[in-house]
Amino acid sequence: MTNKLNLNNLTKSEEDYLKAIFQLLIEDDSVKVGNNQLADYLKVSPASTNNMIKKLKTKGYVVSEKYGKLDLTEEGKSIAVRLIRKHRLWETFLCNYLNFTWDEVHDVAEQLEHIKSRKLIDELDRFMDFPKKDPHGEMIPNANGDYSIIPKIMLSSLSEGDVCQLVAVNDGSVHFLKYVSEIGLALSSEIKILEVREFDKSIRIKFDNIIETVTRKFADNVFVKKVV
Amino acid sequence: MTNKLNLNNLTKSEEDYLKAIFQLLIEDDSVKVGNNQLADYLKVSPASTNNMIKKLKTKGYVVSEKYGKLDLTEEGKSIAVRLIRKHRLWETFLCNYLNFTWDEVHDVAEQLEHIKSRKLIDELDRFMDFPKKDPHGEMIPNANGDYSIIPKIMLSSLSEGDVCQLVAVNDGSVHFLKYVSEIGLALSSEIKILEVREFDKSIRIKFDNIIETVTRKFADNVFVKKVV
DNA sequence: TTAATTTGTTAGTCATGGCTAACTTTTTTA
DNA sequence: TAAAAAAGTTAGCCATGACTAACAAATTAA
Ligand SMILES: [Mn+2]
Ligand SMILES: [Mn+2]
Ligand SMILES: [Mn+2]
Ligand SMILES: [Mn+2]
Repeated sequence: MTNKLNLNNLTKSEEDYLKAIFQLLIEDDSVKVGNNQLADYLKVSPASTNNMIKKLKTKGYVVSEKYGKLDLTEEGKSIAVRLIRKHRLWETFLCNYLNFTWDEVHDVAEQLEHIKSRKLIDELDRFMDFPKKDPHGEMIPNANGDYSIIPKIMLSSLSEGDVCQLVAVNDGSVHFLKYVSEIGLALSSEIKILEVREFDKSIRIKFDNIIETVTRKFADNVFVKKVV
Repeated sequence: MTNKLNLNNLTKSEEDYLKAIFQLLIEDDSVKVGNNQLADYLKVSPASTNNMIKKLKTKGYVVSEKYGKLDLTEEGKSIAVRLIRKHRLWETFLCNYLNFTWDEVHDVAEQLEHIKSRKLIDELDRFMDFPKKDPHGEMIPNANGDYSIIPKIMLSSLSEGDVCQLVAVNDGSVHFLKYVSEIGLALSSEIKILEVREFDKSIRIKFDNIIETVTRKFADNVFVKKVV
C-alpha cells in the first residue's frame, strides 16, 4: 500500500502537462498520445515536452518507451482527474455565483485549478451542493476522484434525419462559445440534422424552429445524445 | 494622463515583493525599509531582494538610491493595495462561506491573491455584499484602491488600568491565531490591562471575566482601540 | 575618530521551463 | 524497398528567481 498521501508537490507546469496528456488520452482512447501532439496541444515546442516528459517519467507519473507513445500511471491519472475536478468546480462557481458567462470562465479556471488546498475545493463543492455538471455540460469528478467516461458523440458524426440533444460543448475557445450562444443553442437544445453536405461536410440543423448551417469544425466541438 | 490601464503583467514573485514592501512601509511609516529587512521579511537572501529590487526599479514600481532605503511609486503602491484587497476578500470568503477558521485562511489567500481577473475579484466583492473588514479585523480596500490607514495601537503599548477593545490581529502565524481563539479572545472583546510586569514586559489582562497573562510578543500582535 | 558591526552590492552558481537547430528513428509513400 | 516525410531526441541557449561567498559602504560603538 504505497498510498503515500500524495503531497502534490507539483509545479503549475507539471500539472498542466499531466492534465493535457489525460485530456488527449480520453479524447480518443484508441489512439495513443505522441510527443509532437502534446507539444501542439500545449502550444510549446516538441523539445519542451520531451524534456518535461522525462521529468514526469522519473517522478512516476508518465510511462513511455524511447520513441514510443505516452501513457499515464494510476498516480498520474489521479492527479489529472483532481485538476479537472478543480477546474470544473471553479467554472461552475464562476457561472452560478459570480455572474460569469460560459465563455468567460475557462481562462480563470485555468489559473484557479492550481491553487493547492484540499479543503478549499471540497468546501466549494459542498457550498454549491455537489454539482454534477459544469457550465459546458461536462461531468465533475467527485472527491473520490471517480471519472466516469461518457463516450462523446460529436454532432458531426450524425446523419441526415437524426435528432439529438446537446449535452456538452468544448470549452477551449471563447469565440466558439460566444458563437454557440449567439445562434441560440444551449445545453439540452434538441437538434435535428436536416442535411449533411458532401462538398465541405457543412451541416444544416434545426432547433427551436431556427435553421442554421454550421461547419464541420463547429460540429466537431458540439457533443450530443442521440434521440432518434 | 499616462494611466496606461495597468496590464498587470507581473509574476507572482514581483507581486509578493511589492506587497511586502508596502506592508513594511505602512507597518511603521516613520522608519524606511531596507534591503536586509525586506529579505528577512520574505525569508530570502539579501542578494535575492537586491536583484529583484533592481528589476522593480527599472519597471517603475520601486524607487531607491544606491545604498539607500526603499520606497514605492504610486504605481507600485496601487499594485500592492490591489493585492491586499484580493487577499482580504478571499480570506473573508473562505471564513464566511467555506467554513474555514481564521487561522486557516492566510496560506490559501496567499495563493488566491495572485489570480489575475478583475471581474473575479469585483464579483466576489459584490457576492459578499462589499464587506468592510476581513476575518482578522483588517480593512478591505475597495475597487477604487482606497486604502485607509488606520493607525494601529498595539496591546503592548497600553498601561495598567487602560481598557480597550480588540479590533484586529496579525494574520501571519497560525500558532498565534489558534492561541488567540483558545484563550477566548475574539474581535470586539473588551480587554482591561491589570498589570504590566517590568521584568519581562508580560501583561496581565482581563476580558469576559477571564484573567490571562500574555507575553510582550503576543501583545505586539494584537491591535486595539482604547476605550478608557 | 578609528574600529567593529551592520547593511547593501556584486559575481558566480543552480534549477526550472521555455526556445532553436541539428540529428536520429520511425512511419509513410512512391 | 528505397526515398521522403513525420515524429522524437539531443545539445546548447536564454530568462527567472533562488542561493553562497566575497566585497564595499554606511552606521554604531569604543
Ligand atoms: Mn474549462
Ligand atoms: Mn492550468
Ligand atoms: Mn492574510
Ligand atoms: Mn502571495
